Amino acid sequence: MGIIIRIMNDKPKITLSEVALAADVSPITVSRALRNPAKVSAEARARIERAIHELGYVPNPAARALASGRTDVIGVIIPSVSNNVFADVMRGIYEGLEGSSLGVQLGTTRYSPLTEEQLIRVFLSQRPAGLIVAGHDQSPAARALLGAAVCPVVQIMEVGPPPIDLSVGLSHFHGARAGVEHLLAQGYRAPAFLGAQMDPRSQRRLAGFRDGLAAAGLGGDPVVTTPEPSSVSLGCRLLADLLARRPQTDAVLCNNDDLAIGVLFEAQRRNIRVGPQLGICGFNDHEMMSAAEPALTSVATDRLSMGRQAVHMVRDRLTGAGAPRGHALDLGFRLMPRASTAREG
Amino acid sequence: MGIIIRIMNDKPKITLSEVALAADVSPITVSRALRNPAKVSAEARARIERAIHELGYVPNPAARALASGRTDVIGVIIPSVSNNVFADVMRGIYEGLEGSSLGVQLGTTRYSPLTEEQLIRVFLSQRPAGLIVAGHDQSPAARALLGAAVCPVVQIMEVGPPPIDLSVGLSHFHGARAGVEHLLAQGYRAPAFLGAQMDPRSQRRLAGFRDGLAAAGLGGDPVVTTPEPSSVSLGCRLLADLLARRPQTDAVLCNNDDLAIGVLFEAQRRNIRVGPQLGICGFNDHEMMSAAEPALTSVATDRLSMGRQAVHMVRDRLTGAGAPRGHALDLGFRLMPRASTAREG
DNA sequence: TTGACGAATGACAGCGCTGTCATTCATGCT
DNA sequence: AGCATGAATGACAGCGCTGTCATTCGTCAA
Repeated sequence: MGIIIRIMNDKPKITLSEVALAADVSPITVSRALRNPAKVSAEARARIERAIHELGYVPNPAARALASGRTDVIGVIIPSVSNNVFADVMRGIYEGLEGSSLGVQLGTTRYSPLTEEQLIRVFLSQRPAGLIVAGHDQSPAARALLGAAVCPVVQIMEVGPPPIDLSVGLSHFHGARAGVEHLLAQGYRAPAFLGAQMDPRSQRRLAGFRDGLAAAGLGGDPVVTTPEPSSVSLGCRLLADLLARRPQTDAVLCNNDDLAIGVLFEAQRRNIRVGPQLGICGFNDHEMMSAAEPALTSVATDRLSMGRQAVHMVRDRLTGAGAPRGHALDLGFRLMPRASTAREG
Repeated sequence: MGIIIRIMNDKPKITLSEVALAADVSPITVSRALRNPAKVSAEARARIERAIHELGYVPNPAARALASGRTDVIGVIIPSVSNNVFADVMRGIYEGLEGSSLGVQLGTTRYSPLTEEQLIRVFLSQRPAGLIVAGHDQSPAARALLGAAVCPVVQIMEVGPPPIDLSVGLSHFHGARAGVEHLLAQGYRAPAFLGAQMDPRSQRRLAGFRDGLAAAGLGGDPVVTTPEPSSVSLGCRLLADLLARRPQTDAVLCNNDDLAIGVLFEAQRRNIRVGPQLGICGFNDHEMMSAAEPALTSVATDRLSMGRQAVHMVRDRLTGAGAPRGHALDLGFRLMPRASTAREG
């Protein structure tokens, strides 16, 4: 069996030394031509490039990593891939990678701090080019690990306390507060909050909602949440719950757009006039919000740039020109008022 | 600078030999205990495990890869991460990975066959544990590379010609054909097709639509497509286009659910009664289709299992129990008739 | 002219692990 | 008792590349 495998593996696997031989230089020069072309004379470089092309040489990243003690991989640690928000962020991350030779290694914590800590430990042990982690609620041990990391560490999703190293995100608290303030400004008197998958970001949005209510002197705690993952049909159900419990509700701030769409459908089903009778405000401003009928108000966030910027923070550090430790980029949010929160219409 | 880095890197980086020392065995035995515990006596294994735990040893995958000529990484090659369908598939892939020590390396072709070929070449050169590629329209050179690969290769998304090695997917042609047949069976006389981002799968869905029309003796070519990426708002626009060009249209088969939702909203905006006046059928059956008002008919596909199954095909091969070369798994599809294609309602 | 200097290149060793083959030792059979 | 057998373990070398330091050579100021 060893023999069979050996034979099958015997396709022309070109090594650096073979390229060196063909280009009539030493292996180390080829290595340099690849890593740091400026340190190699133009003639040598030309010969090397030709040899690489002719032989179809592809570098072996494992050997590179072993010899140099570094990898060209950015570790990304998020709670879950089944969350639309993180899907958008991942998209941004992959976009940010374009034009670099970097790769990403993805780990999911499933909302467990212990798993997160283990992932951080494992990722760091592989000396990644950088680490991107979601949120800033890491366990003390995890924070210590990240603080001692020799690579750039970017905390994404939120702005808040000073970052361990770098961060890019937005204030979910203020985003939600802007949403509820908008509802109140539009004249709604009894707004409620609908939330699913109550991760730390959602919790802070809820806090922003409560803060906005309190600031307006409104009492009660008109909140319906569930730990279930968010979905459109869940939005339908949550609205049903809410109206059963608190019929006087005249507006809802949804933890995200999926729920808002669900609320819209459920309202249509019940012949509730969205806008005049029931205000709806989502969160994130997914593309479909503006296409809906009526168009749905939402708090726009830029998940795509979040991912992109995080990667670029790492890339900039790699080229030496990066932002200093402690730099936090606030991407902000933008309230997009639409027909779903217009009381006359 | 070398010194500084050296110092910073000097956190207790435990190697296999140190574990071996602590467990009073040779390094090779530790290696075996990790890779193939059955080959190590229970006592030795216990000591080794304790040492690993106490020292906090984390294996170095680069060294492992270099020494063994294999990696624990599955390469995944898809056209784009910005496509909802692939997002679902990726989710399935990550789910399929759970409980294994496998990782994934993702590459995107941006629908370029040349890029795809290069990616395949680069990925294969790293001796991945397996390769998952989207579709079966690879260039001849790419097919040759895949055919000669020493690792399992899974083509996902579609069933069709015999796979290079393994495949899991469904027939987009027949799925779309089932959709149009349903529309015709419901009594719609002038169905049209709306498509965006016309990748090979979309093309085959369109072919299925045309085939279904032809089989019913219906002529014309009521098709509106665009190469733009799909979105809800695009669905709105495409319906507007379609109605302008072909006012007699009484039903639409949408290339995917986003478009169908857009069509629904646009119809609502124009006070067209969805179902009686205009039938709508989507593709994929995203969760929101059943929550919509009216609920939307769709051709259900299981993107999640597709990803999961693909990974498991690789994993099974790794344990020796895998399906033989040529095995193709047809996940099928399921028409989900709902209110949006009920002519009386 | 001479020495100093920097650019270009090379020799060497080793990163941490595993494949291969060799060795040891207890077991069961004739 | 003697031998083959297989389980458990170990020695050795090397995977492909890069960090470090050394060497060569041409250039320029004194």
